[in-house]
Amino acid sequence: MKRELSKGELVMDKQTITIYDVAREAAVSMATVSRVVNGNPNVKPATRKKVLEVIDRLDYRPNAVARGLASKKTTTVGVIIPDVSNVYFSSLARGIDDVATMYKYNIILANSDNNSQKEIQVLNTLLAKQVDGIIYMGNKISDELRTQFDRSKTPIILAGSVDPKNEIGSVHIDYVAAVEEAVSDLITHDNKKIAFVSGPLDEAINSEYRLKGYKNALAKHNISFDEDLVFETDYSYRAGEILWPAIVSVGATAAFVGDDELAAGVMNGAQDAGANVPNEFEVVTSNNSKITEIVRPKLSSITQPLYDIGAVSMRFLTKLMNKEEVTEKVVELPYGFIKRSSTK
Amino acid sequence: MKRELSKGELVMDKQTITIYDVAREAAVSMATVSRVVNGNPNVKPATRKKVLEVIDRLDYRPNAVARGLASKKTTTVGVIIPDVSNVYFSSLARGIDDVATMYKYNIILANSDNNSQKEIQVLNTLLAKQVDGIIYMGNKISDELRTQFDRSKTPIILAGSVDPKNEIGSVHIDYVAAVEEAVSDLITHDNKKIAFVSGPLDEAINSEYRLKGYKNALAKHNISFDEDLVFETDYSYRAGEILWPAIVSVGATAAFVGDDELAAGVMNGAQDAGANVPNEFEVVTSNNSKITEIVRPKLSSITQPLYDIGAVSMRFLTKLMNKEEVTEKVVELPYGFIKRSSTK
DNA sequence: CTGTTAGCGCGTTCAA
DNA sequence: TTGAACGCGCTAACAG
Repeated sequence: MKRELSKGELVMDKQTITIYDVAREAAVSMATVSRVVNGNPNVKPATRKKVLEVIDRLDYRPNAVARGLASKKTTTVGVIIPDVSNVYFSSLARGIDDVATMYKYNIILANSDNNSQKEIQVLNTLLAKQVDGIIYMGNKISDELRTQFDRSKTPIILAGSVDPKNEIGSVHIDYVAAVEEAVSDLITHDNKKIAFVSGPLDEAINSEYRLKGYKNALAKHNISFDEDLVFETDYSYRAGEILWPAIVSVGATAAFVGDDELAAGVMNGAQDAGANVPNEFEVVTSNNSKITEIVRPKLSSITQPLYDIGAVSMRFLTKLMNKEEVTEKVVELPYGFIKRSSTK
Repeated sequence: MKRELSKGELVMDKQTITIYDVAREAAVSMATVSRVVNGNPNVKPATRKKVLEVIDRLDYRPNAVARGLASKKTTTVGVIIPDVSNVYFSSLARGIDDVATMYKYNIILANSDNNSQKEIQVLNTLLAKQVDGIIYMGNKISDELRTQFDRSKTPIILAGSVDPKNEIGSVHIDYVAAVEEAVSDLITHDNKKIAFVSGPLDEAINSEYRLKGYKNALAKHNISFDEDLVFETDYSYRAGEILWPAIVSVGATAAFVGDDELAAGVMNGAQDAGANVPNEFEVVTSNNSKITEIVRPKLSSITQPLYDIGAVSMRFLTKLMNKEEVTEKVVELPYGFIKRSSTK
């Protein structure tokens, strides 16, 4: 019962078993093979069994590329991420991949460094690869990127990121309310001067959401906003570590920080300079990532379901790809606040 | 100068500009368009210019799927990773992606949870998608996985992982020597009982490499190996945190730990129980990830170029995919040791 | 229930 | 330097 060689094998390329080989060997047409492979019910059990047997024997594996070309579906989604090695984003990515797997999708992961040039670059190669959908993580959607998004018919959703213009579907928490709550807590502890430490203010999430929550809290407690208490820096541990002198100079007795590593830096910087946390200086952070529990004292933090944000984003995307109706364009997941030892 | 609609547009699908549209509009054959797209020099400058102009005007973007089918190259590589949200692996992944991008490849990222069933599952879908190569990260290569690897003609290399059988190409540091050095340092500080804390011992990297380095160090200093000082656990912070009582009970005065989060847990567990680090208890860890500098005291650690390991792996893979000759099957990158405050 | 026949969009000989 | 024609492996009507 020897089978003939397919042309691919003659040239000794990647020895490749095609649907034809299976069809011939099972003495049916390739259409039938295709049917059993795709679980089409219109196949007599007997022939299905026969085909499956051959598939198994020949170790046939459908070529997803050919399938993609013919069906116009690749079952892969593109994921644009600022930096995988950042826990915040990688946590989202994990949620995305798990749900993707659940729905038989794969993800193409592409780092953008939050750089709009790279983002556009990446978006284009993703579209060229015919991904069925895209998940974007990033903090500032440049006009050009937005234009590309619009022009593309490929479904896109934002994970853990906001679109201030509210045009693109997204999944995240209510940043304004969360920050307001965290800062209010600080105010309750009798802090009058609370530093607002965040990443770049040209990112909507900082300038339009977190800062707003901060101001809301102040307003609610009749504290006037002081520009000098706003510290714009970047998201690194080091950036926080060296911030202490500046914080001291404006007399802040507490800080709300928009990123965990940054917060760890701020706190360690304070402590290394002899300040007692939380007695002399309180710190509250935003993402409740692992390091909040690793540092001493442990950091009080806004909590948000990172993994879930990723997971829900992907689930959302499957609906779009499936052309299902979606009621809401933006999904807000619940946030929380956990008090640890960096606050009174 | 209006152009006709391609069939795709008639059905109002993803409006898709094909190479034919460009050819017609530029009044050349598709072969020519293909040539200019692929940088084939055999095209008269004038026609090249004309074609490029049309490509730009029509915003033509080559369909990578069709290209993949025709050329049998997808310019994407599969990356099997235990867990992206783990900094160790995500750092490798970052290096991989950067080099991949550099060489015009994209990566399909798939989490395996170090679960051999998932690994095989994932490997198969990766191969089905016709990836040009695969980078595998993981600590135990099951026999079945190894069989699949062998059977596949697709190049594979291990990043930051070892193949005790030395059959598969890999990139990593000299774990044995690195651990030996770290443990020797501990011995120099007059520690007689040094705990060896690691992840699962059914992972070759722990049982055959790190443990060997540990034993080497002991032997070199005439200290006999004591089974009771070996602590097998999992890679979490929590696992380390609760280990202290057990460590105390065997009288260890120092510990070598195979993972940073685990080490942070061990150290914090000790301190929370009142032990002074490093005076009463020293800790040394293995990966020099960010948290080694965030905890207090900062953790002394073996250093290894995580990003580079990923980067070099990908570079290595490009050579294999390119069928270039490679001299060495295993690439050992330099490791180091950085003394911080968790050791004397 | 099954087979035939077209493409999917592009790379690639082979002639011209 | 260019074009015609075939094929990559598979899905999707359309017949039967």
